[in-house]
Formats: sequence, structure tokens, C-alpha cells
Amino acid sequence: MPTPMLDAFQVIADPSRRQMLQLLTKDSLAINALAENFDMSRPAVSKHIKILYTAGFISIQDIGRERYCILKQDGFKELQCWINNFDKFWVSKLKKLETILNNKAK
Amino acid sequence: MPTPMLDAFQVIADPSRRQMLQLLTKDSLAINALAENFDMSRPAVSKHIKILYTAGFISIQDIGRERYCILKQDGFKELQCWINNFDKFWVSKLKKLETILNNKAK
DNA sequence: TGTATATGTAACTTTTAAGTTACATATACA
DNA sequence: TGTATATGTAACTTAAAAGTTACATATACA
Repeated sequence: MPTPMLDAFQVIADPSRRQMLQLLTKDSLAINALAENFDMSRPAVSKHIKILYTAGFISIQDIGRERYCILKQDGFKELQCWINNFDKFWVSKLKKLETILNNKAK
Repeated sequence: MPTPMLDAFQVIADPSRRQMLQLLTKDSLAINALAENFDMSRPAVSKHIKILYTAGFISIQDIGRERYCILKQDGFKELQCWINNFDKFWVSKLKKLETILNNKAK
């Protein structure tokens, strides 16, 4: 079966998951090390990790009995794309405004 | 009382709300006109609008008995900022990789 | 002024997400 | 080989989100 597709926006809606991604910009971390930063049970963290992994926000490298989490760009792409769309909107809106002002100035 | 702060990420986690924002890039729309695009009750749309408004994703202009929804940049800023952070991460990661490769080439 | 239209809100139901505890498994190491 | 460590998963509970219906209010217009 195809991986049950997760919605990237849904995935980053959770503040804990966002914080996990933030932590991973500093350093790759094993799951337990990551869990120490959170005030929730380890299995809860484990679940979040699975979600981040499935949605392509992190990759995981097994070293011995540890699993290191590493940021992965894939998951971010949809978000970047969406935001870019609106960035374009603001820019074009600004340009239209300029045009109007220029015409008035004439 | 201070407006009960909404989490921008939470706000755009809902696919319908994202679609509403998309529609509003084409044109400003009154709430009922907007609602026609969705397969849900009008009050449900009304609720979404309120959320988008409170979180600063739209402003609302009352014209007679209609309320026009207009995109507003405020709500997007936090998202842009967050994404930018990771963009920077990828860029710097790439630079580090280049440095390593250059040193090897020497 | 009476009726239709555009909208907001309250009360409720249903679904989904996030957390917990308890238990299973695999690796590391004395 | 036995014990500690790192992790995954199942079963359950709780809390929050999203939807619905019913009703209230305000503007527009014949």
C-alpha cells in the first residue's frame, strides 16, 4: 500500500513537532536525546518522530541501538511552495498599487 | 481582554482554510460568495472566516449587509519567518559540504 | 413597514489528535 | 549469557476541532 500521505501543514501544526525540527537544525539527535527536551512521555515523542519521518521532514540513521534523526528538505518543499505563492501575491499587489500611483502623478 | 492568540500554523493546518486563502488571491469575496465554493454549511464557513480574521490572515470590509474578505499579510509573516529559518539551514549545510569537497580536492 | 438576504452565535455531536501506561524487541556490554 | 539501554507498538483516555441545526440580528428594498 502507498504510504498514507500526511498533510505537511497538519504535521507542522503541532508545536512540539516544530520544536523538534528546530532542535535538529542545531544537531542531529538520537530519539532519546531529543525526548529529554520535552515534557512528555518517550512514546509520545516516538510518535511525533514517526509522523515527521513519514511526512519527509526527517530521515533516520540507525547507529547501534540508537536512531539518529536528521533534517530532510522534502517535507518542507510543499510549505515553501505555498508560502511563495502568497509572497508573489503581495509583490504583484504592491506593483499594481505603484502603477495606480504613477498614473495619478501624471 | 487580549485577543485569544491563535497559532498561525494551526490556522493553516485546515485544508478548507488554505483553500479560502487561495480563493482570496484571485479576488476579494463576500462571505456567502466564498461559502459557495465549499461543501459545508454556511455557519461552518463563517467559523473558518472568524479564525482567519482573528489570526490576521484576512481583513474584513463591511459593505451594506455584506462582509468582504481581503487577504492580509500579517498572518503569513510568522510562517514566512519560520520557513526562512530552515531555508537558511539548507543553504548553510550546502556551503559546508562545498567547503569539505574543496578541501578534499586540494 | 414587511419581507428577503447576509451574516453571527449558541448548543450539540462526531471525529481526530495527542497523550498515557504497559509491554515487546533488539542491541550493547559486563 | 544475563542485564541495562534504546526504541516501537498496542490499547486506552482525554481534549480539541470541525461540522450541524436552530435561532438572532441587521441591512436592503418593494
